[in-house]
Amino acid sequence: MTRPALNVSERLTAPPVVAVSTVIFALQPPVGQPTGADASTGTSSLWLPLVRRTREPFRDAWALPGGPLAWDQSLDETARSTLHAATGLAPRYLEQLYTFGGTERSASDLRVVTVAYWALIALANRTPLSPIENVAWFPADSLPLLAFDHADIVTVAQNRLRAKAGYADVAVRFLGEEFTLSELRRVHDAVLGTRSDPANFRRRMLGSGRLEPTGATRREGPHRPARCYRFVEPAGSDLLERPAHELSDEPPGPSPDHSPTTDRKRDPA
Amino acid sequence: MTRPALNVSERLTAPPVVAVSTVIFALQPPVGQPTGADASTGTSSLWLPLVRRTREPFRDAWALPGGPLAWDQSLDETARSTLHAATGLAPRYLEQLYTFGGTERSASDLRVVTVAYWALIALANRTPLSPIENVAWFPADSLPLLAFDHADIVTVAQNRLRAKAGYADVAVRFLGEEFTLSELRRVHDAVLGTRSDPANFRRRMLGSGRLEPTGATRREGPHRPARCYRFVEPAGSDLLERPAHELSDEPPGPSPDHSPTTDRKRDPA
DNA sequence: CGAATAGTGTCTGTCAGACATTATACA
DNA sequence: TGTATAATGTCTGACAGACACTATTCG
Repeated sequence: MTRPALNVSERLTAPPVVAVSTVIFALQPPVGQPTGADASTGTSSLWLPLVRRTREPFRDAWALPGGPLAWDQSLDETARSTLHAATGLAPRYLEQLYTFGGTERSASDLRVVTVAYWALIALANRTPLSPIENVAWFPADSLPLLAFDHADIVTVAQNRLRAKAGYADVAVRFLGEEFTLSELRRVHDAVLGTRSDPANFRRRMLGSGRLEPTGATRREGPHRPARCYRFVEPAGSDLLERPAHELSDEPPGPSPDHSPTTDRKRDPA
Repeated sequence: MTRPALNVSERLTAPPVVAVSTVIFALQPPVGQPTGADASTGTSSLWLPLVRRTREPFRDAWALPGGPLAWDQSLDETARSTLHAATGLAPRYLEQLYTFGGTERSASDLRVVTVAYWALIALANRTPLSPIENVAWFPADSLPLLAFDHADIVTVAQNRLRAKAGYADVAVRFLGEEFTLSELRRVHDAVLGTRSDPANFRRRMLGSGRLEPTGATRREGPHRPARCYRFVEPAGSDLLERPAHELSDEPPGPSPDHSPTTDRKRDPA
């Protein structure tokens, strides 16, 4: 895990260090954060935890949670363990994002290759997160100056999050096992910064075949209670045994102009 | 670039080596390959170059072109230079794919983290590629057994290629600057393994606003000549100055059920 | 002229957004 | 009863696939 001390010219030509950094998204931070954001606009917003650096370079600057790749851990494992160290939580979603390996990345003379991950965590239980040393939560749209090129990494992560929210079940990861369509819609809108029509959102979600009513209902105001749903894998997807990245990372998308096997269905009879 | 020789236990705990491997796709390989695929079905198909290993582990097995990350090269640069070494060509498209860093990846005891790329190259000029030592082209759907986990990497790359072909300008990269709609459609279908309706494909492509007629036409058979087009960035995209991965890697996709700023357009007058 | 592809027009089914309407809870 | 949201239904416009039809070139 340690390597012998090197002088400057040795560091410059030494093999690069591999590190893992993770952009961790959550909706609505735990209570009482010393950040100056709107705490009561009603719409929830994206927040993420940062770690204050205690060493040069960029000492005292904020940085993404992360750390070096240990020789006996996979990249995913490293992301999970550093995530846990920074938040005390396990992610409900974790995906590799991009690997940054430019030669000009670091202010130091030690070459670092950073494998970036992004993660979603649920803050359903309002346990205010055991306050962890040197960790603070910030709204994703007003971050402090970040160390290294971590601001770029956050930008890429936010783009990925928004893109995936459009077609994947990403929004579900912010919620508990059971949720109402309104809750799901609010998450969806918070991530994308939009305001969907409740009726159309309902129709689309139910029509997607990925939601299943649990039978439970939830009362939350002076109005009719809402049915609860859970997320289910669409029928047939269990045939494929997908190891995270093995299958397409991409959406079904605007389907190409063909039926998969045959065109021209009508017989020219 | 070199590191001192280590014994086995030292290798096990040494910092991981960073390597770059690239899946290079082309349509229709150069002439006369000793591979047993259908060479005359009329539909072009995807091929990719592999390199025969000359060292253990996996000596004599086929592997993706690639090599170690040099201390003075970025990941992209390394991908490009190893790609050039294997094909003698420059890619028309190059994108980082995924980083593989499991602890069980290699049969050797030296931990390797591989940053995988995928690339597209055009073989418009039928120059049969200066035959390069230990390099051969294979049809993407009938590859030999590959070293390491390179078969997984190819699978991921093919999924990404197919997914991107659905919405991005990927198909264009296989062609020259100027092309007819039929050529574009054939590429599109070869990548996706489909047969599109020419009329609908034309309408969709022209409607996308990303094609611009060059004025030229091309005669290629006993029929009306075809107009030529070039690919253009859609209007307004030049405002954004996008450095490859900074912006969304994802499709516009099935747009969320909202107009970006306001819902409910009709006035209840 | 016949064959073959380039290119156009049209019909139809699907689906998303807009929005009216009914249902049900609480104060 | 008033209000707020849940849930359903309907209309419309956009768009993709199917496919008939016209245009143009070569042999």
